[in-house]
Amino acid sequence: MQHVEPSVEQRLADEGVRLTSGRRETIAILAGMDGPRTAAEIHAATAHTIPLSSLYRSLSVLTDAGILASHHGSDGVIRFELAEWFTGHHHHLVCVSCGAVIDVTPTEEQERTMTGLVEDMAAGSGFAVSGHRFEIEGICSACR
Amino acid sequence: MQHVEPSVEQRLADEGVRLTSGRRETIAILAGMDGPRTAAEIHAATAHTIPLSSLYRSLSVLTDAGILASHHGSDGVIRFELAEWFTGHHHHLVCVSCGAVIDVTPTEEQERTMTGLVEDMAAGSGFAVSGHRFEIEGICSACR
DNA sequence: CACTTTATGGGAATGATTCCTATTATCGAC
DNA sequence: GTCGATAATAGGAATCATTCCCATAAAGTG
Repeated sequence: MQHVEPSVEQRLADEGVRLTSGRRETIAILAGMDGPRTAAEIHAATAHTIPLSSLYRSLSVLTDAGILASHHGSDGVIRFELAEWFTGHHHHLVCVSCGAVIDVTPTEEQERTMTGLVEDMAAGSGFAVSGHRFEIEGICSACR
Repeated sequence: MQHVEPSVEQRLADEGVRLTSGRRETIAILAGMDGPRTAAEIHAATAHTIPLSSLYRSLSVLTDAGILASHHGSDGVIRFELAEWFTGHHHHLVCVSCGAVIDVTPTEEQERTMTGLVEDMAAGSGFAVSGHRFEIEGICSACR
């Protein structure tokens, strides 16, 4: 059976979510990736041992439990990765050609700058700001 | 028949795209909005006079022609708005509760700061950067 | 006005995601 | 370790936004 960090086990237990073998495997696969992956990609990485319906449900549960984070890509497909408390805060480089996504971690100063921008720009909008999403678009080396 | 800017007519003519009454109406509706709208919302705004299949096709053609810009929301639905050469460069405030989106225009200085961040963060990634997307997430006044 | 090309309508097809239900696995208590 | 209550799985059906198809209609050209 796959190994997962004790902190993940702890968090799942706190949320009353069971850690089944399929979920272990899903988490382990995402832990080995350098960016978000679609349900279909995860499904392929398991050699199709987990049915898509179960996989989607697990991804949803794990996201609700705060273990995973989900992102809607410009190709309309949802991608999942480990949550930021696990991977560290980061943003994404998105390939506008194939939809692939890789993580980019900002320096502290870059992040401070960005947070400042968020507050400036949302001032007076009536929104209660809860976060920000910053994506850099381009063409990845594989598509060039 | 609806009025559209001569610059739009010109651009469509240059692209060899016909400006039909349905397209005029679609553009006029989006011109009256303060942020991107879904196909279903546009459809409703026309009192369902344009069939969804035609509307989707027009939205696609107008986006390819550079008249509109499309965005995939966190609810998995595509929203359209007038392109930036028409509305000016801007970013989005997104309601994480209902998915609504409104435009926010950065000051020149804010935009300069952001462009600098993009270049710093993408350096050494192998990506050919073509743009950026910055979304501020929060809860809109209607959902609070 | 006749012609060529592009757009429309509307219904069927697609594909990611969600839902449903009987069966099975997990976890805590004994 | 075993038992039982509860949550999870499998997998097939259902959903829903979006796309495709093609016969008909409208637009622009001369």
